[in-house]
Amino acid sequence: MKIGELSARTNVSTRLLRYYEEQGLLSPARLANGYRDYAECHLDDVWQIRGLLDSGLPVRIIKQILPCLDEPCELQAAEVTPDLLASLEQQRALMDERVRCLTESRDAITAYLRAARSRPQAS
Amino acid sequence: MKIGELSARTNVSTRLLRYYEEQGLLSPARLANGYRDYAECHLDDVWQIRGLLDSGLPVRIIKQILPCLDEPCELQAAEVTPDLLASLEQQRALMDERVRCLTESRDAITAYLRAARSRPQAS
DNA sequence: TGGAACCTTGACATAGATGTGAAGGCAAGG
DNA sequence: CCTTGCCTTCACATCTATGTCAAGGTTCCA
Repeated sequence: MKIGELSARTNVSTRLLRYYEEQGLLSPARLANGYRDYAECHLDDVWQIRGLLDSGLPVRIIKQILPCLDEPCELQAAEVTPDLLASLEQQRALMDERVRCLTESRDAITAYLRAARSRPQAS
Repeated sequence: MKIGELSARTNVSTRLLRYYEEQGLLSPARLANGYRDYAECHLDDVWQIRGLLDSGLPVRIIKQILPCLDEPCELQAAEVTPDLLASLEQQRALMDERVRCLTESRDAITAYLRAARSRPQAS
């Protein structure tokens, strides 16, 4: 699919899709005329990228993580270095911490909302 | 406690602590001489702020959320507007989404690490 | 009395990361 | 042809910081 269609289906601007490619997050094939040619799996990639960026992960980390998410894991044993594994381990720990923090805050908001709604507006 | 001590205990620079105050995230009392006077609960506030910022929430949202987290909920019924409740509801939904995305990715990384370690380095 | 270490406000510059706008040109298709 | 979509590229905007300077007040200890 071309960039316009991917943009429409993901609700991510064409500008941003090109930016992600420039950052090394997406690598669509090219048609003979130079147009980007995205595969179906790039839809998931875009969702992942958006989700992780919104969750505070920087591009360079997402670049490391993305390949672990959609490929059969076998495909790239060649590039698995101890450094990469250590980095992934560290990122996983940070993600744990974020999940904890977000979950706590979310639950506190839930409790707050329940309390606020369970009684009529004071004042 | 004064700003230097808070900085030492949270590992957040005094510069940044003043910045957070300027942004409306912290409101320490003042001593007679004008020095900031932080309470113990501000330690938690600083951790929360760091955690939420690192999780991708912008300052203006954290400003809304913080009061829900550490106060007895009773204290501020006066300022509870329908707009605020709606905004909190929306933020909670976004946080849910982030928790979901982070959890999924984290688990995928865990699986990837296990797979990568369970067999000797190919290549 | 005099430093030394801490604090104050204010300002200005800088930086990296993420994202957007707009110009100018090529390609596709009615 | 002419519109629409895609191409590249440069420039700009925003947010979250961080460094640094100025010019000064406060605390405490020697």
